[in-house]
Amino acid sequence: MSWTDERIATLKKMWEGGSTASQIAEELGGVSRNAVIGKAHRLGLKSRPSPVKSGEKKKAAKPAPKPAPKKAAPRAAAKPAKPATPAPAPKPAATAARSDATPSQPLPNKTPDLPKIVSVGPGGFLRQGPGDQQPPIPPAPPRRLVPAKPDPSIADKTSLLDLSDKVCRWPMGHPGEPDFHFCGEAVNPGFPYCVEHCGRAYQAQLPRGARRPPPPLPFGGPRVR
DNA sequence: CCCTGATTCGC
DNA sequence: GCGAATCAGG
Repeated sequence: MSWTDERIATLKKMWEGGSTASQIAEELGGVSRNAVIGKAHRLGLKSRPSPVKSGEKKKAAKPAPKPAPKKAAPRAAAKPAKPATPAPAPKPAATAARSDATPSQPLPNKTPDLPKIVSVGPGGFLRQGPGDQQPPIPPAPPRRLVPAKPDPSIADKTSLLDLSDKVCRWPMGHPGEPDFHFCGEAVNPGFPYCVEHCGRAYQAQLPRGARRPPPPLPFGGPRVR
């Protein structure tokens, strides 16, 4: 499989939408989770809640838990340790002059008073409480003035590129399928979905023991149609 | 164990 | 550029 434009677009959308690499890989098909992650990094999109992000240690040393190479070529030949740690000089001075737009930490908490009522919704996005409607949408919604729908069969559907903060983002079908599109209805104000799909997405969290039906998940969940 | 993303490096 | 292998944290 090759990374076509559409596959990359899907990858981006889902990645930014909070889908896990596994889900993305599953939807794309023909690629592994690692492939998705690798591609995502090569595309420049990285970061996101990653379990592993501790201090700087990465792979300074590879012990010998793998003396028997399964494949012909062993992975790492030898990685010289890098003990040299040039301690950077501390910079307490507040440099107000900043002409560049640093993409890191663009979201200061604007509501320090309210206890955060957030939970993880389908696809992994953060679900907010009704009172807290700060749209966690750092990237500007894609604006495309010139319609460029290659496939007439989805001409009236909401495609991956038609998503905005005004239309329901609930996926219909699966990416890659010819008729894959998004709901596209007007959103329930403050939510990424229309009223109907909010009903699907936002379900009260029942106590641990009393939860049965797996909630419908866009992207990777059981097929909803 | 399962999952996650990050990273490396042979190809 | 790609992705398996590997690492590392939850």
